Amino acid sequence: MKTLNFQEIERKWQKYWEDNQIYKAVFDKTKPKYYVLEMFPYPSGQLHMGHARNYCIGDAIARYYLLKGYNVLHPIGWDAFGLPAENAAIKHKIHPKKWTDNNIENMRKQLKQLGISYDWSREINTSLPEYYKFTQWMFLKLYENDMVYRKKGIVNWCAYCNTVLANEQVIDGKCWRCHNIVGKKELEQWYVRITKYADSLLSELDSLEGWSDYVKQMQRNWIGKSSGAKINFRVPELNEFLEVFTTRADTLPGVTFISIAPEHPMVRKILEKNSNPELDLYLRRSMSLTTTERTKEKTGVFTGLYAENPLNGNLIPIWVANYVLVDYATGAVMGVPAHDQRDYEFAKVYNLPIIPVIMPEYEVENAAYEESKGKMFNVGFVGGILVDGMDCNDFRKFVVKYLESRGIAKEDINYRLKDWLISRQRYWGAPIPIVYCDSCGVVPVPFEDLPVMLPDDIEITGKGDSPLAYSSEFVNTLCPKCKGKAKRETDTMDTFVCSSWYFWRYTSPNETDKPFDPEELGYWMPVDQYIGGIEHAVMHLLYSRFMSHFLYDLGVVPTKEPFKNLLNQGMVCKDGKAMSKSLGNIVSIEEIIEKYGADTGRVFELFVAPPEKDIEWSDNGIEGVHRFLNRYFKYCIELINSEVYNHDQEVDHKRILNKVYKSLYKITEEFETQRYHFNTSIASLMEMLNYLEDNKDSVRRLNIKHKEILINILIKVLAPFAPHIAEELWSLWGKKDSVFKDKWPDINTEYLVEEKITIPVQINGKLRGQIEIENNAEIDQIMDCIKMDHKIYKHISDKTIKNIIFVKNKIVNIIV
RNA sequence: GCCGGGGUGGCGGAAUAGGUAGACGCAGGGGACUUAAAAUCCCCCGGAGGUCAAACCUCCAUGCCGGUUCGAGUCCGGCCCCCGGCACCA
Repeated sequence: MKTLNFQEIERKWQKYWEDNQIYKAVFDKTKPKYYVLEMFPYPSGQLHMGHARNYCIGDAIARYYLLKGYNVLHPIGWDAFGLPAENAAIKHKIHPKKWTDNNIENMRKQLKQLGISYDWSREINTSLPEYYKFTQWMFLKLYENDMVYRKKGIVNWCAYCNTVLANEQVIDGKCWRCHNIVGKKELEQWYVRITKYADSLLSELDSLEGWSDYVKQMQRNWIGKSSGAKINFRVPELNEFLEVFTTRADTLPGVTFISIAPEHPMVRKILEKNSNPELDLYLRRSMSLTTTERTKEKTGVFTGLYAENPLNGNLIPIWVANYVLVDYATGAVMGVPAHDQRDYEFAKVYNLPIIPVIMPEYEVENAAYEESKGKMFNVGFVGGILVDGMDCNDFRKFVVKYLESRGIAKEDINYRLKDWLISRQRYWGAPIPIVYCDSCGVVPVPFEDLPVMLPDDIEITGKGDSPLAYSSEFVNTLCPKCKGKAKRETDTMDTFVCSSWYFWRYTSPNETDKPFDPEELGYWMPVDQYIGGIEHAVMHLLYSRFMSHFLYDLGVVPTKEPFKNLLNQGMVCKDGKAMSKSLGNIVSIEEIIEKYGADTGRVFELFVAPPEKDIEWSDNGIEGVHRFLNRYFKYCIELINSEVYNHDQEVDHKRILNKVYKSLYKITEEFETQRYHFNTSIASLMEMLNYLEDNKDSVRRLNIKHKEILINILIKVLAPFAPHIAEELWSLWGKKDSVFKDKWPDINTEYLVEEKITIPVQINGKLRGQIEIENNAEIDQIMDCIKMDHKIYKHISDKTIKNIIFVKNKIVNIIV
């Protein structure tokens, strides 16, 4: 038996696919479309088998839809701007562009070696002016609609990356990219008003049926909507109001103090009015601490001022407290120690009174009763109405209305989500198309002047301010409005801006005067299946959804939600950890291709577990898959070359075709239900092959028609997973065109029905045996068989049958 | 603490309109072929017990304890543990 040369076969078909442009997606309204997209990679240098999983999953789906006759759009590109290119520039004295382009070249070659079905004519690269011109276009659209603004404030600062970070990009206090602790800095920066779309982003999650609850929940958490009311407390000494936000207005009668954040503007006014060394010291101390240090335990200091409870005019002390966040809601909270655990802890530290106003429904000891359940007490009359005995939920509504009528409260909603900080003090990114003019102020660069080109001759030092600021040629420009002297913005955009719209660009990547062609966009969108890692559950997926909602409202894009179905694949681990270059536990693509071929590597990654689970790389496992593919190939060759017998010699062809059609059914279903558990699909291929090999004689005697059905299915069902082998078999079978130009086999339901089936027989719910009987047999017939079956019958022979439960073709349960 | 997902052989994992638990693969054991090895092929493989042995038979097994049901990995109630998200968000 000649051994298979996977590498040779793979090279041959990869060349064929490229020469014949098999995967080119051509806009054609008469055909149904299917858009499969894998999150595009950052060109870090090398792909390994950990990265490959994403592409293998997407490729199986793309190839299935090709075979189903869809017009498939399966593109790839490069998220090419970003920090590592600059770090490489500093370390190796190589220009970021050069470094990036080299990496892309290498990774492109690797993807081609894997044989992924990309339409390479649509390849994009976010670092090319042809692309970032439209990233700037996006910025201008936002600007035009007052969705982007400049603000001075405290920002997340990564000292290692020398740049600011958006909130989403700080994970557990660490930088999402370099994992170093993130600090604070006060800077004037550009923000996108994503919070304006908080409600839209939240409510549309419900429409995303093709997303996992898991990711949707993460987005809900991140947006963090909370409904309540703003309430004004008068501060007589300052003769002004202090506004607090609360979700529990019903606890207002129980307020015993007010806490404000150290950065709250009122603190400065208090200090201006009276000197307060204690307060001064406290402020200085909290400012010098990091967020984590600051929030270890509750501390605070009395300001010396009082506020009036709007319900009863009682004077309550105003404290500055470390547990109040300045950047959430009003930066001030009403302290209700009886019904809020945090306030309770604070009150305990400083001996503040605790006044319960809701009767707890169970015993509470050394803690606040936080439930929104129970009757009010201890309150008396509010607005002429007796509150005591009222349900706290009713009182909450009542009290807000009552205060609202007096103009001191208002229903309000707050979000955890913050505006998206998009300026970056880095070189390798899309320049922000803004000009500062002494006479006109902030002026956007006109659309027709795009792109604002990133200059090539920049020295990258990694010193911490924008490298572009050092290029006088870049900085000094003329004001688009008055033509006077002006300076350019020198920050570049967060790379998440580049990736928040790339999926639209693929639909018409060569447009030069607009980001995309509306016709093509209308045809291809939305992305039918998006595939990527869970790490982007909030960052990339939230930003992209935002851009989509925004542009949908402008009528620029055809769907509100860009990604109809989302699959988050798990990580590929080795030695228990995610494969990564820095950990030195990678399995390279080249190594796998050289040893086993791409098809083996691909099938292994699909077979070992369902796509959403993490998998552990296994050398033994891949050997097993390699053995299987070899057997499959050899079996098919033998079958193709086998002599065809006279049809009247055919025996039990139904049994053979039943097995094969069952496999086809199983595999088809896995795609159609979008479950994509390809591990079971491949298991059913293995089962089918085992069965065919065990029944060689029956297969040998198939007539020509049945043999052709068999070969056709064998090749097609393999094709989405091992495309090179499938192509080779197809051509060895004498077919001229690519197998992917052919059709996925129809399921012949006639063969799905088995003639004889095995029915389990239980006595009192315990399995006592099986009987083989024809399909759809009735209970009488089955009972006759049971009586002849000694093993089963002995359990009932000396007993009386009380009941028989019979589910046709499923089970018999005899109760004695 | 709140929210989401999950606990099945030595391992990865199958099986959900409740119906033969452990498909398929890996590892392991035995055998065939071979001078030998590799490759390939065949057989066994959850646990305990019965029989000299085998065929076979019995009992126990899907995190734990209950419940519903003729029948529960699957449904319900209560616990334990693991993974992930949010977390002094008022």
